[in-house]
Amino acid sequence: MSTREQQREKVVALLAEHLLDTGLSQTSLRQLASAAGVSDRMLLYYFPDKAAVMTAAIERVAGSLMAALAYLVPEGVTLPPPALLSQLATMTLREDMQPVFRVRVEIVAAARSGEPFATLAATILSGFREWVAARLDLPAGADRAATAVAILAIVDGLALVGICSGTDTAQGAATAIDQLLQG
Amino acid sequence: MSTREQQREKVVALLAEHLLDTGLSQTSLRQLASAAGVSDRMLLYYFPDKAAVMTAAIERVAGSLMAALAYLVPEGVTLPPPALLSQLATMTLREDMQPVFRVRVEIVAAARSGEPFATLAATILSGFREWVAARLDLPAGADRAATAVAILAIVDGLALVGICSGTDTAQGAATAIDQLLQG
DNA sequence: TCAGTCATGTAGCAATCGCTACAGAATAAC
DNA sequence: GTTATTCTGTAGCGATTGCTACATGACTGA
Repeated sequence: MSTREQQREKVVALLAEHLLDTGLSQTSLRQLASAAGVSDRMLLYYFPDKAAVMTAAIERVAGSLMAALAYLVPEGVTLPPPALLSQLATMTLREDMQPVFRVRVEIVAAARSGEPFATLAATILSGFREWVAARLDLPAGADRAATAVAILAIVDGLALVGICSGTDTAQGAATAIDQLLQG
Repeated sequence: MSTREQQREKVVALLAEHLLDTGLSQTSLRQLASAAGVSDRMLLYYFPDKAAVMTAAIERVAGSLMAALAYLVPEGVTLPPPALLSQLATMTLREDMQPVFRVRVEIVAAARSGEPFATLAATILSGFREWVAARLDLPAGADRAATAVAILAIVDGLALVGICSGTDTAQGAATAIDQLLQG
């Protein structure tokens, strides 16, 4: 593996950490370079332009989300919607996952500003939706895709509330949703 | 009313429209000034700094949200959670309200970058939550605040999904949530 | 009429943005 | 040992950012 490829790998890992720490608020080339321990000049040697840098770093973050999902409910296992939602909500509000969802919300918000965020937002949602759809235990005739998106929306909504009101409040909301679904 | 105050009023109205059109993606002083039909120099004559400009414009947008809510369920009327959520979800996905919620999501995402967005995000959520709490028809002993936040989270989640997947998808999710709550 | 506040345009500052030209160092190829 | 390729630092470009100094017109109260 060439030096260039090794450095790309190292840089992407550091940038993913940086995104989890600071979101999209510190993402000038010079700030990214500093977080990655290289010069801005070198960042643009490893990657063709800033969009490629951001794409690589965000895809790494998205990968950590998918890894957490894989651990949460293994492939092949299915759950009824309220149970799956409950599992996902718990994971979303876990301290180590909160940063991931904060970044996710920021990417969706940034989607309006164009590429690469529009594509990234759609891709992440798409992957997440397929994961949920594959793990839903549904009665015949139910709309699997729509139910999956519904669960996603609730999870994202909890994350969003967590951002501006704190985890405790979001935790209370998650409990309330559980009860609404049971009763 | 002084010229200055008249201009402030006119500028705020135009900027609110601008925000609904373009979100937070076109918000340099010069871009705002252009949208308001004045020079950037004058914007900073009407307002002390950029943060004050943004605050005024965003509060105007938030006002239009509260107005829509007042029309949706008048004061004094209460509904059980699933019914209230259904009403809110329908309103959220209405074509004329979609821009309002897009801006809301962007403000929450921007909260991490500091003021004035952090305060604005918290304030808007707070007003929205109180509105919901006051219109909830709940059994005795239920956690009113938590249930209100839960409904809010679902509404915001639908808006977020609408942003990256389109209104149709979000509409399907809203229907699925209705069914989860009924069945 | 004349001083004084209000209103507005012109011009530009220092900082930061993404990006690049250029040169030199290191390494590999033969 | 020479040549060619890969790597990396310095320096800076033109554009954009939030904001301001300065001057001048417009209106107002005495």
